Amino acid sequence: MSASKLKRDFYLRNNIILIAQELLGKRICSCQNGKLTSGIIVETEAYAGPEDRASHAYGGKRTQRTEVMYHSGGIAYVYLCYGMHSLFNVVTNRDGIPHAILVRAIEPDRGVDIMLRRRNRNSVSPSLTAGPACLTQALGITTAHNGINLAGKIIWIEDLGIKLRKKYIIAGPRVGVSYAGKDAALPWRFKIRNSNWTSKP
DNA sequence: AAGAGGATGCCCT
DNA sequence: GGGCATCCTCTTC
Repeated sequence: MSASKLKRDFYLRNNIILIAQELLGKRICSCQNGKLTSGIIVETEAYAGPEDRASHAYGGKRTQRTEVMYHSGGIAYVYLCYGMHSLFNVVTNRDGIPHAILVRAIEPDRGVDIMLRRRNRNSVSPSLTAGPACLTQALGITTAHNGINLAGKIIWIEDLGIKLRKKYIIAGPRVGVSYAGKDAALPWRFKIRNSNWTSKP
């Protein structure tokens, strides 16, 4: 099978919903201190910039934290949640339009032993990488990676040459965004149907 | 300068 | 299935 690193053009498109779906089945790779870990993306959520009340950038809110979302697509937005969890997002679109896609779950691929150690586990189960904070810990991603270029050699995403058909994608409401009013009901959470590696709720 | 709350996961029954 | 850990970010005084 042929794996090719996604190029900048992939992220620069002005269609966050499409990109969030296309990320399913892609492989996210992380190389930290020479240790390679990777997983197949099985769950994502779209956060569509200024119009989306669930987005950190709702209403064009621009702070030190959200600054990265306003850069051109193809970089990572990693922020801290509940004071202890690093959550990994892919920034999309062009300069000035703050779109970001949260990666919520992956299926472990390479470097499983390293992931087990990072997660303090001794056996492989969905809890190893199901959940946005779980997968970042497994991949060794922290807020230190905020703003990093996804075309580089530390964190990147690969196309495995597999086209996932629409019928294998489940769309539903996003997790933990009840404060977002009517935007809370938007079906912008995407999962691969029948995957055992998605997060629960 | 201070306080409230958050795109959660763990560890226990 | 439920309580708790734990600290940064933003808003407001």
